[in-house]
Amino acid sequence: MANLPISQYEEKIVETVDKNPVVVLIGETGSGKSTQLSQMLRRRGYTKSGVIGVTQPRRVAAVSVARRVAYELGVQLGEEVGYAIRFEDRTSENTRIKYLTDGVLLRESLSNPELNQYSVIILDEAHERSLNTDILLGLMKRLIKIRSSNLKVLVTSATLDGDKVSKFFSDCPILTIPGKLYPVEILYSKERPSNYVESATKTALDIHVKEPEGDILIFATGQDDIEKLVSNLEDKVRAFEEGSCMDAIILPLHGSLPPELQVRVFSPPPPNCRRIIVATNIAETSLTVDGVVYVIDSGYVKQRQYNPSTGMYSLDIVQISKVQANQRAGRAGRTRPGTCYRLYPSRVYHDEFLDVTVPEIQRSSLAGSVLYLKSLNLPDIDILKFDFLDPPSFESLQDALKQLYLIDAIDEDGAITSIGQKMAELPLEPSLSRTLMEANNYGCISQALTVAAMLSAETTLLSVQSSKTEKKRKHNMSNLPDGSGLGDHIQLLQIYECWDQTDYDIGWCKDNNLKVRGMLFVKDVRKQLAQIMQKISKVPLDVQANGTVEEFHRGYRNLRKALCVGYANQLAERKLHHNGYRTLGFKSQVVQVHPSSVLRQDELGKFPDYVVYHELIATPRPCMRNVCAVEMRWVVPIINKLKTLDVHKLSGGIGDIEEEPEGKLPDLAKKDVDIPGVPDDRESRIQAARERFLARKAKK
DNA sequence: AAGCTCGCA
Repeated sequence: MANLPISQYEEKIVETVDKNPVVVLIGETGSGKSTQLSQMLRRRGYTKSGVIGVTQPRRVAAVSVARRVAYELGVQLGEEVGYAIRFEDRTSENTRIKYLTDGVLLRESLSNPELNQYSVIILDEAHERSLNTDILLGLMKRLIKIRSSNLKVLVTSATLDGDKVSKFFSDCPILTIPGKLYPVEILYSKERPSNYVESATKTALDIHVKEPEGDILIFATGQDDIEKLVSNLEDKVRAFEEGSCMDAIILPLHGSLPPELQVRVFSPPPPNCRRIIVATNIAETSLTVDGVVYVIDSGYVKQRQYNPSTGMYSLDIVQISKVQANQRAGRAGRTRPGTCYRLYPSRVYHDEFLDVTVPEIQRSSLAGSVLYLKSLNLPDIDILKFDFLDPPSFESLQDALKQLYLIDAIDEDGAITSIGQKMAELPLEPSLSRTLMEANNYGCISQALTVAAMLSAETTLLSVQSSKTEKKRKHNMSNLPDGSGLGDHIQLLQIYECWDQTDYDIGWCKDNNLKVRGMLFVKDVRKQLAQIMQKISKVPLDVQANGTVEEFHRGYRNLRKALCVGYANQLAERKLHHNGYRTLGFKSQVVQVHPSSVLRQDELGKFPDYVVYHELIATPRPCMRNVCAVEMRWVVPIINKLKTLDVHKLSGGIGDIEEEPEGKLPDLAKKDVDIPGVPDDRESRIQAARERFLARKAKK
């Protein structure tokens, strides 16, 4: 403890905190800030007037740091020192130092916007700039004005970001605490390689043959590249002559790797053997691999971005920021002096790399965040003028308002509705919380809870297969239900119901190629959502997950109807003569049903006229992922609402500038409905549907 | 016929 670099700064730190409402702390890796700041402020007496809250961007970090601090103070975890993460609150009335994820702190401020129990709030790792951290930064700026007499805020950040954060908080003081890293020599390539996988392979082999012992860590962009690198390296290493150099083991490391394979990187190598770890950015912050002396940095990362005008997500390979590059390099200096091989010239680093990573708030759909801020009902805060460290684009905020309006969370003037107020209580995307509210009226709340919970974990449900093994797809997975042809939401519901009937048997998950952890997570989420819904509705709800054959025969109509209301902004209409769809809520685009979907075509090979989708993804051919068949009569009110949409009014007339000649949302929404020269076949479709209905009735 | 960087309530 005493040998941590931060210890000798204690006097300086507590004095600065005493005198200033906000302090920015630049704490380099290994400075001990996460464990020591809270203890210093406790010694200074800050726990007498309240709790010291320390946020972490990750759950594991919150738990492990809390455990460490409890140990250092010699107290039992959950007593004076505790933590709170989703599904797990290990705090008590005696808790004075509380580690929590930033998401949990946001939830707390929903019920207590002034966060009165806290005397100090430390936003740790703020330089990672998660969506939640950015919202908290904005809220803190307001809070220190309101609670100027009894709240201290500390923000820890990175070297390149400190000035900006300080400026944001009226030029508050910045303290820099050195870290405990060994020096890392940086080597640049002369040029950017045309193929970084090849170049990384060569560099790694070169190090392996020529350099002294020490593990190598390669930063790649994704699973595919990692698998390529691993197999390249294995081939080459095997080809070396016996005894010509030491042995090497090559380990992949990425998020979709099952945990038991991830932990392999924590066991040390056998003697006279070098480890080569090929990782995504998971090894930048989330996982720390000991023994790394050489880092090979591709300079790239995969980043998810949201386009507010199309409503589409894309996963792009982009250049990393300087902060990321330095973070990667630092991974070579944890045990002894190391070297970082950057597969790009220093000119690229200096001239092309951004200082800091584009914050998530500028890359995401903001519907949830805007609803959250509106639900706080802060009299002095107008969401469009909300003071963000890096404000999102106006377009993105307007998109959020439009989405919220279409699902009745805000009214035409942009004010939050009573439905919206309830929706904000649910830890879900607005479309799903709206679905739950509606399902409550239609008597299908139990099923809607299941769907919402399943979608919350969707990407973590299917077990990963290596690209070499035969790929199993959703629809030919032997025993799993197929959504009765109505789409993926219904399939997710049916899968969970099957599992429920096995009494949550873990073996059943394995047999059906479902990740056990994912399914258990779904069960937890479902339980949490059910509790919140119970609280909101005040009438006893039947939330048992028991599927009925009856529902199956009714075609899950109520549930699909509820989904249609919740996903009003994610609606698509089939093109007249083929199975492509065009989106209705956003700029009209042609999109396909994702090939993995279980949505079924009719006898004529046609998909349903209307579907709602969970997500649009910008692959070479834009796709709707997770679709659900809906009926036209449910769609009509949405289309009517789209016609009345007035984004200018929603945003209180702000930004009402005639700057965009075309592409404004209301016009497009209308255009979607009547495209000049294109016959509107809606009426004929209604007629056809009527006829089909009558024909079926006649048969019976 | 397409693709899963990383996190969080």
